[in-house]
Amino acid sequence: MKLDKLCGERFKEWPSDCVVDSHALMIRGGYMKPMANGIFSLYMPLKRVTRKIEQIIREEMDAIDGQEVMFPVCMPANIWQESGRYDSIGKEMMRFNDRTGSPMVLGMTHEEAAVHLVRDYANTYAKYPFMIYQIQTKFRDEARPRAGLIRVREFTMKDAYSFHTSQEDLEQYYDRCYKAYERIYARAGLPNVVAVASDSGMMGGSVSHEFMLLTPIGEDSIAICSECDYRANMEAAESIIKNEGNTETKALELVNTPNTSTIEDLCAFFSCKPQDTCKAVIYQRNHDDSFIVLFIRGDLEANETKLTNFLGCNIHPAVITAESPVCAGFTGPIGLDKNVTVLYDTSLIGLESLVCGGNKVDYHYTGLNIARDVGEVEYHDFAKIIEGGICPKCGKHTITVSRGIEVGNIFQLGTKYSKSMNMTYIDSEGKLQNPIMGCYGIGVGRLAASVCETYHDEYGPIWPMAIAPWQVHLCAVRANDPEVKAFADGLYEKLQAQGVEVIYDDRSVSAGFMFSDADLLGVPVRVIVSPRNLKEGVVELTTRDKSYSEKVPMDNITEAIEALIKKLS
RNA sequence: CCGGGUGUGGCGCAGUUGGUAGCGCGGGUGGUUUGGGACCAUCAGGCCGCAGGUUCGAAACCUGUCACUCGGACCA
Repeated sequence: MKLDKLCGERFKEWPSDCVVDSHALMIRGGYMKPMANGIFSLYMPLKRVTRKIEQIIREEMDAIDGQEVMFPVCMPANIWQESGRYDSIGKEMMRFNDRTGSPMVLGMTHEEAAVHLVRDYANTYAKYPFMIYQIQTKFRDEARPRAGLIRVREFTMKDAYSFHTSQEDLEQYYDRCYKAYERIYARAGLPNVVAVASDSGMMGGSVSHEFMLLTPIGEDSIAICSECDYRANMEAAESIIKNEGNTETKALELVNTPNTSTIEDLCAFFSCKPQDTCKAVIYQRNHDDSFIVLFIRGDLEANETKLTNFLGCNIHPAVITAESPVCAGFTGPIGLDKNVTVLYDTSLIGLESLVCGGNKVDYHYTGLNIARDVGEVEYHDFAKIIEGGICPKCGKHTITVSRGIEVGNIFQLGTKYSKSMNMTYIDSEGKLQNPIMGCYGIGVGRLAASVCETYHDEYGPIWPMAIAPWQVHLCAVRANDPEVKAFADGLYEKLQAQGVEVIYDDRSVSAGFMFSDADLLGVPVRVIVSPRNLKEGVVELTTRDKSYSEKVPMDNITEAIEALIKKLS
């Protein structure tokens, strides 16, 4: 490829709307162009990067017996009605009608399509297990796309679906896929991607993992134990609190506490610590706005995912009015309206003499002992794990919280889709069964952005050889010099003939301009042909990361280039 | 969806109390340069997001609307 004909402009200034480096560099470097919020076109360099990532994924999926297929982007609503998701999914799914008025959707994931494709075929146990996958466009009408390719509405995704006749078989395959994912990230240049346990949502006891690239720009929070191998998404991390001390018993007393609707105010008023208070966190169910009050130790926060899973329905923070059955800022467990659902977090176990709301404006109780004053209640884990908290696995106070980008996930689905969509097979005893499914996703563009985020400097991306848009960037400095031009042209031809991927810059521009463009394209090997070098009988060979630079005799240059490519591969 | 910010040539921005739009980068042409985004000259390119309104006069003031963006909620 000749650089002077490469579509897409590279420019000096930092695009004003970009807050993360990968986004800015991909705009500045002519990798992509936004068309709408969260919707991008890709220019050739980025298309080549994603193509290479796709190829790595394809090879690894094929290696675990995956069969590449292709599902439609645009699907009739009826298969989504079969699974029940046509109604359960909200505005993220793009819906419209075709010319006959039939409701249609754009695929945001393809479980339904996968079941539809194989449910007639896979009617006997002998055909199991198998996995089908595709690499294709998804559309999710996200409320808030951000950070370039990190979170978009339209994106390319590899999604795989496996079908099994037993949970053991699924688990075995799940493990193979887990290992395939590790190989994919390592090959793409991100060996430090970690798998974390994730929330399995309302599907119940299923196992799922998210593959996270730890980076401050990530959108997810991950609890990591510094002592053992425990890692979990904050949503899924079990919060363990051990209360010690505070055994002083006091009588329950109602106290007038004007203007103390926050925990800070309360602690100042009573000169106590947040740990000595029983905080009320109030939610409403989405479907009927009924109230839920969670009592939790005052210094902790509620984990809404845990609440949602426990309640089996979606909730939102309560909107409290004069008619509400709770008293904002003064809600406590004693004398609370009977119509609200009351939950207690395990962090309150073993605490005495707590401060809590009096269910009356400007009043709080002190000396609360839940067992004595409220009676026996059930405690469940509803709290967010905290920095320095107890590791659920090794039991030490070693939890740290990091940010991460989710670059993939794997999920044991069970029979959710095979049941709802009536996919069955006949087992060896002649009985009808629903197959057990797993699904496995990787966002291709997000992975490309993650690599860029991990490997770049102030001048541009530094692509790993395995996914670089080209292997070699050939710069002909002073291309209007006939000798330079002739040698560089010859080298370009020769490298291409040998199957080397080379981008060739023979524009008559200043060296600085040329190098800046090369930095933005981030090609790992750079070859510089110039009058100065030719006078010495050499060609300059450098790496994009600037760790290596050598002058190689003109006659040996192709061998030296190939050796360097090999070294960086 | 809630809250904040911003919309002015391809990109980055300025535009005073309201007076008929400017700078830098980029682009074309001619010339001088040539190892880290060179210089001179010259040219082209803008219904000032859109729609109303106020005014003799609006990029600016008012109302509405849309888009983009940031924080948050949501993300099966």
